[in-house]
Amino acid sequence: MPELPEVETTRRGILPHSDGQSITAIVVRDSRLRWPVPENLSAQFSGAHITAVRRRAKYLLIDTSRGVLLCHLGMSGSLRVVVSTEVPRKHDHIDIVLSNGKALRYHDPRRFGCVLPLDETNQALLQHLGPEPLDDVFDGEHLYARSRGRKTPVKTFLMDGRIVVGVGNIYANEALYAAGIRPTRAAGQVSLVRYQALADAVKQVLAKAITQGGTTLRDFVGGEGKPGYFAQELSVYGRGGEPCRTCGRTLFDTQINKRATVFCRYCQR
DNA sequence: ATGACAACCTGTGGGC
DNA sequence: TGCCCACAGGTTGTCA
Repeated sequence: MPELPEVETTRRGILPHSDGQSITAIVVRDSRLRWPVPENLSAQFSGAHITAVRRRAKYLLIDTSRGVLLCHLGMSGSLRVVVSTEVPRKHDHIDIVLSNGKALRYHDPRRFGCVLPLDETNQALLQHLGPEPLDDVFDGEHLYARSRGRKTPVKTFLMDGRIVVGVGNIYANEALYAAGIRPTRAAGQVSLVRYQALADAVKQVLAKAITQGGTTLRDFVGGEGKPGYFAQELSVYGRGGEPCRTCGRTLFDTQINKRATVFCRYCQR
């Protein structure tokens, strides 16, 4: 589930507990993630000093003196701080054990995520990624320029990580509503002015979600185990059939490329 | 290059 | 209570 705000919430949650610590071991209970967790992961990182915890797109990057640990939460993952002696629960696949007696516990029922050392075999994952949505280089002109001639729905275009990273299904729905753009519209048929509104909406909705600790739909918890509170702010996602908060008409529920899509047929054109 | 879709996997909720 | 189906926050790879 985690989109950019949830990953950023996780980063901020684990940072105070992990920055400046060293890794004493990495305990792998189940290595069957999206890509198998390497056998030698613990050997590589045991004794490593953590120097930073960064985020790029929806990847968490743990910088250490022995290299970078790359972590993705997939659809159902979480990474939270626990006391290392706490009994692991189902789907608690990995513990990154720290020198302060705590551990970063990776939990992921669907196992779509990954925990890997960043090396030459997988660094391609970070190449070809578009700009960060909260960076200044991401703006309406960027969206406009990249979308000319594209027939794909603007929602699909907005969720393409090569165009801009971190905008997943929830926030794509929300940003398009805020900008008054119908998600089904061809990306190449949206004007510069409207893309400027969209870029602003993306920044605003993501920034607000980060301040709320992300969106918890089922069981997302941030680095300190707390749920996010943005769900109550959602205008359209999960509200199909309910009244539009702007005009009161019934929100239309559909699918675009198999992804739940909700919009107001009156407010979004 | 583009766009549509299947695949990866488990859990949950609705309908009957 | 149980069974079956549809669906769920992401990304990659394949195919036409």
